[in-house]
Amino acid sequence: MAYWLMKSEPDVFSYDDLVRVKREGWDGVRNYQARNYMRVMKRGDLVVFYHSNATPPGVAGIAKIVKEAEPDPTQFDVSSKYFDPKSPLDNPRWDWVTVAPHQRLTFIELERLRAMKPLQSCQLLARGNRLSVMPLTTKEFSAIVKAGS
DNA sequence: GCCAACGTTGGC
DNA sequence: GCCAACGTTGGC
Repeated sequence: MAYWLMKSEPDVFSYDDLVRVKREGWDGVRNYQARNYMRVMKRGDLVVFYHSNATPPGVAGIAKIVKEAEPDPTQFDVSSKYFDPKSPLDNPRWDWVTVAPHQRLTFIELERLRAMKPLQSCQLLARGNRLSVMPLTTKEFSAIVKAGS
């Protein structure tokens, strides 16, 4: 099993929202590196659900992958802000995965994540990091779950 | 293929 | 709201 971290702005879609809707296609990823990570995610992989652009930012819970990558329908929806006129219908550029809630955590603020030893080399904490989907090591994942349990 | 301009992300 | 960092775009 693999572990991941995915960012969402809670004003747009929070961990609570995921609990409410039970499962959700992770739409709107428009970055190739993030997309490529989603393409290798497997059903059952666990995902740290991170609240970005929030006050404070931090980890809200754990989600799981319930459906593997498939074309993100919003890329073809002219009324969507994620519409991509350059994505060919016969060769969609962007994918999504479907996630479901797995375990709620006590909110772990970014400040606390920064202080955690096992996370020192995590991409999330790297200067200037903007990637919204990234892999985590088993050690990093366990440390986060432990901190929020 | 280079690179300046531009847009976006995300912490503060 | 500011701004540093970074990805993308487009002219050449």
